[in-house]
Amino acid sequence: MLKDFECVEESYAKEVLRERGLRSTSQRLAVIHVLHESGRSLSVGEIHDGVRDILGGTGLATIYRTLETFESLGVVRRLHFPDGESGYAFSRAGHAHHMVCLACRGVFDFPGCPVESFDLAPLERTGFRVEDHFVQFFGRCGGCGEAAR
Amino acid sequence: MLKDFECVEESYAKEVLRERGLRSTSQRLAVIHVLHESGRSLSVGEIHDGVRDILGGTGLATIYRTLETFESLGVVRRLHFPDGESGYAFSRAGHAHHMVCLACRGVFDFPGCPVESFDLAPLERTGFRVEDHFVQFFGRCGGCGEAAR
DNA sequence: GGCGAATTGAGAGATTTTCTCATTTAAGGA
DNA sequence: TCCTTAAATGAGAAAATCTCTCAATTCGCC
Repeated sequence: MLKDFECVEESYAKEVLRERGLRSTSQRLAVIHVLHESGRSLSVGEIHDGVRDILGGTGLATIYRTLETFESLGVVRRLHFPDGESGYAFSRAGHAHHMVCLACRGVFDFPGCPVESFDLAPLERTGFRVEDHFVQFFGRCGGCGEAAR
Repeated sequence: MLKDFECVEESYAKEVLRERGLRSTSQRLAVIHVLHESGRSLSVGEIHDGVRDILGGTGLATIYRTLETFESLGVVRRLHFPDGESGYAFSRAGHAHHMVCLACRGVFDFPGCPVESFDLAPLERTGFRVEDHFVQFFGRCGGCGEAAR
């Protein structure tokens, strides 16, 4: 069983859940634990395996439900890769973008938002009203860049 | 059977295929035709249906293969929606971003790139080397914005 | 500690994607 | 125009992914 407040991310998740009247189950905290500990973008299968390592027999449906819940809360984000794969990553900030390493799938928070300083006026003059945006950077993290040399 | 050069997008696709030594099959052109004609982001199933309307019994595997091919050529782009769905859209420009209407899934080309004017230096100072980025805007197109009133 | 409602587990079921290989077809050369 | 050859397709089986259901469990509150 998972220790309470094993990391600050788990207490953060607990807080967000409580605010919305949702329960802090061991399964939900384990998902956060696995995601944050890895520091990478993980597939549903990887998350499932990680949670099972901690809790034992956890249903796959629970993983899907949990990821959906956390994504709607902004605690977890779904990322998409150029090769068509997708994965989930822990994301503390409400509005945040991410850099993803194509080699190790490491996820790094992104300071600032390129769209903030971008002039949307010409766009909206076409009648389109922008409500949201999705930005993601791909590349090589420090470690993987080194290794490639 | 599809008429040759029924639209400029098809002749563009033919050109790109030829450059890479790939064949211009009726199935491939039909996929472009369906995508461009709709002006929307279409699911694999919708594309399959559209192609079957034109050509008759077309295999689903062909649709998957064709989309993969065109995506690697930059002629078709895969888009992701907040609800987890994804779809494909025709995309002429090599480097282009898109606005997607959340109501009708219409896809509109996006003039300019927010990342171009964004200072990546602070990022790269962390050791991360940015190689690519993905940007997508969500909102309401003119028509759907009107309809909502 | 007990209660009620939210959450989970397990597996069946639905959907989506991939794979295989015999058949068809595009494209270049004679 | 016909031939040749390799690329591409069709069909359906197989694999992978995701969703659903409902009885059993567990959290949060009193």
